[in-house]
Amino acid sequence: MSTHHYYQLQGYFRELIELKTLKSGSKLPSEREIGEQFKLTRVTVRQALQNLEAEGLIYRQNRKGWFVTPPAVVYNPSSHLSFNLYVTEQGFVPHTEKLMQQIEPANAYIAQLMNIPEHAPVLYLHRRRYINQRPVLIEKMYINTRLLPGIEKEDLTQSLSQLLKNNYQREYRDMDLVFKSTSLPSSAADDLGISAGQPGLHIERINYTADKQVLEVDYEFWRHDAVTINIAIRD
Amino acid sequence: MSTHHYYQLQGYFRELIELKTLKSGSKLPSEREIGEQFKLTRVTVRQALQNLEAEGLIYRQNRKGWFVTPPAVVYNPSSHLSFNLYVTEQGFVPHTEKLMQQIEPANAYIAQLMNIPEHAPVLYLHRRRYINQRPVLIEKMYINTRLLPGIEKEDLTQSLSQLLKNNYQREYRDMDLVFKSTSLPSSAADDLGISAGQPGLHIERINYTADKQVLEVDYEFWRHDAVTINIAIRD
DNA sequence: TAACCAATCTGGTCTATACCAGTTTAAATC
DNA sequence: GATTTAAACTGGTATAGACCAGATTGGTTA
Repeated sequence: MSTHHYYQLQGYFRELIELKTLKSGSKLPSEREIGEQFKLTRVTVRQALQNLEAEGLIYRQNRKGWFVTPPAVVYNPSSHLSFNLYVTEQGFVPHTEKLMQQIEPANAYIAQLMNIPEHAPVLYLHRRRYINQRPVLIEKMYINTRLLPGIEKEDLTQSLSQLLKNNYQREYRDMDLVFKSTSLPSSAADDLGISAGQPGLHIERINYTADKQVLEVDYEFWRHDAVTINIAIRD
Repeated sequence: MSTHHYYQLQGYFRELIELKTLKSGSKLPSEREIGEQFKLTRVTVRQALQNLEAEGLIYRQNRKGWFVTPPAVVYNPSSHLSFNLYVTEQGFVPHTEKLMQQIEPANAYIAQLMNIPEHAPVLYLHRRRYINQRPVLIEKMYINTRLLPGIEKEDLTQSLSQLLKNNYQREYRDMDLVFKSTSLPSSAADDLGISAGQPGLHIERINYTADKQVLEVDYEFWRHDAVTINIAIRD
């Protein structure tokens, strides 16, 4: 319990982080250095670090080191604010990168949702989004090109909600959301530079137009420590 | 990557679970047995098991063994269904245990929310909830006794929404929700029989009456593999 | 039959060590 | 000064072994 070595080490770093002796984003000493300082093996040090990672206090970059987790951004789906907007409003710097884009035939699930024939073309978009230089979110989405003709020719690193508003006079309205706390699939983990198996937050979102048509189906994989979900339910 | 021993072992068990050769709730061989069978050390075996745990496929019971995770229950806060109801509807067996109950003075945050003087009495209730015998959820809540006089004398293992409806002609309506994927605090982990540091889902909920008064402030800690959140946003 | 107890089994924690694969750094070279 | 290259450093993976504490089991005793 409280006397275990890894537990004490967790407490040590937790305090340093809470007192801001270790500041947000700063690097921890290497696992070997910590082990030397506390006369512990790397196995024990890593157990403590992994627990702090699960707590969301620190995170790692592959073969670079361990870092203090920056504050999480608050994501409020019902506000209908774009990623860029709510991240900026909370004092962070957003950035979006397009990893892949292609027109592809809709699978059965997507086709049914969008009320289009199976194999009808939809736009697949794969993006990585950053907060303060840190990759926090992988997005894979299917966009209903029937409702948004020519959208594949636009700059798809920008905010989609802006694009919809400006070019198509459409806005996000109703949405269905599914949240699941689980480890990141290896493809998403790779894209985020995380070792596979790290905990993450999976969000599946279906966006509807004002007239109840499916505009977009979105699969998001967040670093678990990067986001807090905030929802108000009003009947 | 894919050639790593732990990774292959994960694949092995993932397949057994998906094919239902290993059935929901059943026990895996002991870490030592697995190690012997695959000529791996316990460290490696444990890494694979811990990854599968993060994935939500298996879970452990302290010093008892590893078990296949049962299907997650879907929790839809906007449906206003009670725990007992939605768990039952999905074919599981719910059970609630009261761990602690006491009248205590409201702290500043609670008092402000409930619009009562600081230190005014509120009912603190601490419960553990089970799905099919498995503890999945720790609830700590503060109940506004001004709106619900005498509630502390009722049977508080039952559904609160039922109690409110039957005895007070009140119903849950609006609510504010905050979700965060993080490791369970040690108190909650102990209550769930989980080793501290395991990932979990933390939900903070504020329940309002129809006339916008705060009925209850609720802190929930879920096993991360036991629940999926489902929300429909309709403006 | 019921209660107890000891052996055994389980995961939990920990030491010591090794090699690998990317990253960073600093020296050597152009 | 800019570029290349090699050494040093980082976390990632893995072996081998040890002891602990709670859970289970089966036999012994009352």
